[in-house]
Amino acid sequence: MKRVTQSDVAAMAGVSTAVVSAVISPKPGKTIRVGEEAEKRVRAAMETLGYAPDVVAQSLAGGKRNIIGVFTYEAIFPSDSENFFYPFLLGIERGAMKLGQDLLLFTSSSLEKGPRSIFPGGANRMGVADGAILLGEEPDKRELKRLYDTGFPFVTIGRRDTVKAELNWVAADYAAAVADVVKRCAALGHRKLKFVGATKVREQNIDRERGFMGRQAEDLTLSVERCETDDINGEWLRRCLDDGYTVVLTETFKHAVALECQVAAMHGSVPQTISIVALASPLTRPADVERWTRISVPREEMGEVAVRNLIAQIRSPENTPIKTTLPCGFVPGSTLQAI
Amino acid sequence: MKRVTQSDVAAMAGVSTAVVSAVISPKPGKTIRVGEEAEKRVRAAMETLGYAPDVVAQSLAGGKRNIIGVFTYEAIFPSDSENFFYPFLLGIERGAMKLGQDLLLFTSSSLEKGPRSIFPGGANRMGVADGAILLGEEPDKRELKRLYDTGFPFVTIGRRDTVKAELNWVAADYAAAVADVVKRCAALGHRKLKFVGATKVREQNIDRERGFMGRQAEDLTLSVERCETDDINGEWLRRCLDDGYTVVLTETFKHAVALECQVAAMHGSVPQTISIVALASPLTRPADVERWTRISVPREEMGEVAVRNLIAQIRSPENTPIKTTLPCGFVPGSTLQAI
DNA sequence: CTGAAAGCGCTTACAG
DNA sequence: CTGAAAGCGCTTACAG
Repeated sequence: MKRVTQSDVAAMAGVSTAVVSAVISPKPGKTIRVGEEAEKRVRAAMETLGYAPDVVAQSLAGGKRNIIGVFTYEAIFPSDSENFFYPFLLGIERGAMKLGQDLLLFTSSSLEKGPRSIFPGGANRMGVADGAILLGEEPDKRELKRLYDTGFPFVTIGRRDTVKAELNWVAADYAAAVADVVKRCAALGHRKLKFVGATKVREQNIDRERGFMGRQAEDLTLSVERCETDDINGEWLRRCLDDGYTVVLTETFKHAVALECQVAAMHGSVPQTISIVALASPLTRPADVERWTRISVPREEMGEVAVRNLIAQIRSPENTPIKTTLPCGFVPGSTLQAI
Repeated sequence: MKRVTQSDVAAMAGVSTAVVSAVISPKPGKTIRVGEEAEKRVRAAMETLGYAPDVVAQSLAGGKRNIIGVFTYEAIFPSDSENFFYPFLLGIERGAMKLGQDLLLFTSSSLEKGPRSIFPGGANRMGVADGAILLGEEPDKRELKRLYDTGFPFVTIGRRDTVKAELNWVAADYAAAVADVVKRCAALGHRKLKFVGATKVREQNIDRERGFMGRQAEDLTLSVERCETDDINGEWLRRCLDDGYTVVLTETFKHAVALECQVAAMHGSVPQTISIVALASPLTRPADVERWTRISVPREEMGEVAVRNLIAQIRSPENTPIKTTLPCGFVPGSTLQAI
């Protein structure tokens, strides 16, 4: 079972291995060109010999290997919690299929517990891949900078602001999505809208808030508040209603649920007592989420585009970083009413 | 950003690259041994230089690369159907983590539609990995034989009977699980039990049937029938009851549901009219499946063991194939009653 | 248009 | 116990 190599093909076609190499991986600025006749012979030889290039050797020799890495800071396939990564993975797989790439999941670089780290060891392992897609929240953003400094191509899922490093990323357009929600609320007659968000402020939270405050207008009163879900108690709701807010935009589902609980506790109901719009997309789709008026995040598409952008960066490293924002959707539910 | 290589380390430690190689990958029957002093110097040099071996080069040179491939005939992350592979993947990831392996998903070898094939091209791509885990039903079993002939180590999830090839596999012990179900039914007073299975008979179906018929005894009447779910109609049920069967063991949930439908159609109910036990495990766990008396399949564990066995085969290729069966569980529901 | 040669970073007999 | 050398299968300047 000896492997058929390039030199076998070259011998059969009566050319040198360099010619075979040129045939199997045609490059624009190639220093070597092949005649039609020679190419025909090479292809015929490849056919009869059943030759296929050895990716490992191609890789070592500096060629492309058609493998893209997928790195996550937590387990990719969690059992206990919702599978946050699944929809992204789905899109990534589709993108990889379309572009003829294999996917390398970096599972080795993780301790059994605790967050993974790209370094040390990880970065070296990544070297097998042509580039990588980074998923999930990084516990330490300096790692991104450090990876960036190595020159290894990668794209993050989710916008990333980094000092002294222009990163490739694919993100959902939360700003536009939230602005759209505000517009819809206004069209339904709402004049006082409250935004309740998480206390942990990352890029996507900033984007949502920006989209919200960007709709500031004469006839609208917008206020932003960030708090834990525990802080949304009876008093909080009382104050909210007394202040005249008719709709609350919550950054997470947890906030939305906490709020609805309080409404129920005071024998009110949503959206009669107050309207609620969730500025997030749930991971699973149990029956209960359908009723919520909310935005949808194009997770699968983000994964697919991430692959596409990554390949583009690998092929043309001189490119400026690619930053893609994808539009979110508005999902009408029954928690927002006109007033 | 030049990569730190083995020779950098060797130079700093004042030894040859062979010694460094011996230090980073100690092998039992190594032709080269390293002195304590030298090893210490090498480790120190590796430390200060931040050296980590290049897996690609290791691979080309014939060393191990700590990458295991995962091949599926269909998309690994399906969007439309239930994710059949997820629980296995979860176990595989856990196993890979524990054993310091990365996971390479072969997504490139698939056309956009139609089943994937290991050949051609695929086998070459697999070469990057040390071995592979094969998931899902193969449309053409000859491919397994062919892959086996290449000498590439792999293990399948699910038992595989192949002519002239002893394969490594990890399977659920359906035979024992079904035998156990029969025993439980008998203990509850059932004397006439019917087994209804899928018409497509693969290894796991054979195992179930074997487990069933293996409990044949004087005081038990056991009968096996294979049919489409459509064939389970009113007449079928009538006959079943007339014949005196008091419990039906169904190979799939679909069969179980079809049967229950017919029971309902004749204004009966399960388990009053007849008991049902599903000899399968659902992929998702919606509220509705909980009530079924059924067996559970240790999918995660199967994935984890598959990794472990694969690594064992990679390390000792002279081993005989490893065939592991893992016990299933019995999940009491409310569709089986004593009579 | 094509060949001979070096080199990618490792591992592994083969000599000392 | 350790070094020099060949080789894994490719790609890529460098010469023709």
